[in-house]
Amino acid sequence: MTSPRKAKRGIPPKSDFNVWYPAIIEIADLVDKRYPIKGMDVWKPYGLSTMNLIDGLARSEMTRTGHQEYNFPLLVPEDLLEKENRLVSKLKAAREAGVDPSELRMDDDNSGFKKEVYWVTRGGENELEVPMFLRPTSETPMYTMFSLWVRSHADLPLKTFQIVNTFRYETKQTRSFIRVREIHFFEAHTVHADEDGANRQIEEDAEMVQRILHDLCLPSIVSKRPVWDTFPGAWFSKAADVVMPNGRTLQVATYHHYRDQWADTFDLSYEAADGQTKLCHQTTFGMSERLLGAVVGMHGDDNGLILPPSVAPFQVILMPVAAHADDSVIPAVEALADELSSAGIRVKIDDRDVRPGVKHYDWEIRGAPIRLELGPRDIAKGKCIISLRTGGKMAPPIDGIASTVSDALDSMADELRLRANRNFEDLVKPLPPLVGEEGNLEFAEQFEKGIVYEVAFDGNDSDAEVLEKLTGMTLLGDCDHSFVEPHVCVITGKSTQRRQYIARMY
RNA sequence: GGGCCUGUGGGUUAGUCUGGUCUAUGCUUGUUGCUUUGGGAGCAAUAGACCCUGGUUCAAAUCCAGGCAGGCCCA
Repeated sequence: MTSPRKAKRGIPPKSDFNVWYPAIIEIADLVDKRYPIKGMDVWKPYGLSTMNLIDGLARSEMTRTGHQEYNFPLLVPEDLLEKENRLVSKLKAAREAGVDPSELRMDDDNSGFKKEVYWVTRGGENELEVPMFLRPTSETPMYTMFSLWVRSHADLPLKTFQIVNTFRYETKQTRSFIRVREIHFFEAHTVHADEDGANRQIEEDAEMVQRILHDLCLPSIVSKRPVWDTFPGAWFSKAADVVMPNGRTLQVATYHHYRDQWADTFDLSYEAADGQTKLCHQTTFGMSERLLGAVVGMHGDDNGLILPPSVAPFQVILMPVAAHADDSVIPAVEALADELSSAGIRVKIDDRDVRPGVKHYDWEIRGAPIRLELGPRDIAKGKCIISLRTGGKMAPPIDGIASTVSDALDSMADELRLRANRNFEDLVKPLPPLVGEEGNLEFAEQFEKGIVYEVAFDGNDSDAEVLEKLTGMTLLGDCDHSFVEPHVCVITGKSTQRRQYIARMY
């Protein structure tokens, strides 16, 4: 009975996730993908409002932790990139020379970002003497300025962030919110007097990520990326990955500890209290519209989106019923809207002249957490009808509606967390043990596609390569929560508490 | 990185193989009017398309090449 209705809006079943995801973001009016450049979608008001609310979560974390918002230019002159590339090459060479070579995996060449950026080579009719590129991230422009701003230990720590668009010339397949060419990017950059200060920043970043993901009702895996997967400019990188319903992981946040490697290149030093000149230590913390991609992918269902109350543009949709027949309905709905708004709840009155069913379906598709109906019969009884997007209807009294609604929003967020955790548990399993000789290893049990595997792993780079080849998946790195009891490493057989996950990553 | 497939009104689709009957089909959506209105209303009228560039040909939605865009598979 339900299929003809769905067919009307053409929502594919969510079990077919790879079809459902691209369809739902357009049907729910988040973006229009028809703009004729690959990987560049038009943000529509509903999608943009949602993204702005997500940014709001990041901003309030930034404010809470004493970061200040900046806005750096979009264009970067080529010579600064060369500075960065030299740094990256130098670090890479050092790493190759200094570190145990078995922990390294070589890349063919190392031209840094050069290939992945958009270039601006002309101004009007003229060729530019120094070509410029669109920022793929903002280390280069920011650190150039930081070195002018930071002079004394009193200037530290410098905690900055910006929310801007960045550009990457993706040649692979793009996917809205997940892999795009114009990225809606959040980046925090900090400068500290010493390594310890940067360490504390990394801990603060970790906490902020968890608070934001809690608001978005998203469980995650936090791992320290393997050495061979770490951006060469970083001393180490940590990332939070969300397990999407198709079993792929989506990296939604990263934070890097740079130590003083960049400071050296960008001449970022300060005069300490004792008069000595010292190099700064730096960190970065990045997130993007992938957070929205994760929210859409994780919470939505066959009927459309489900937005967590924290980021739903409208938490309550008020639907006047039979207003054409009774003049008291509209004023009563407006009074309700005022009451809810003044309690800090985001509301919208849907007074379109369409049948009520249309309104219900529209807001169901767009994932509004609560729909509230009010008609003459309800007014007479002093009640209203509220329908929750996660399921269920109630008929609470109009009296005290603000607290009823805000309780309902809270319990809906809990329900979403519960569902997301269930998804996580369904899709994350221990890797079956390996049997056979080296070079001819096999899984003892059936190996499933679309599953993230938990694995005890204590091998080096080439062991990792064996494991990745065998599974066709990628190691996320050392998980923040190691095993309590020692486990046997799948490849080396050594006893270890190192817990890792191996997954197909987006 | 390698391979395969696709592109027709806002959406979806017929037609493409085998060039002419295409002045391009159906559904849906949009617009207008009337009747409706407590979970996707009905009737009537109306609007709207062959991805781009070039080639082959008397003739191209149809064949060829390139571009752009999208989808799928493998490393």
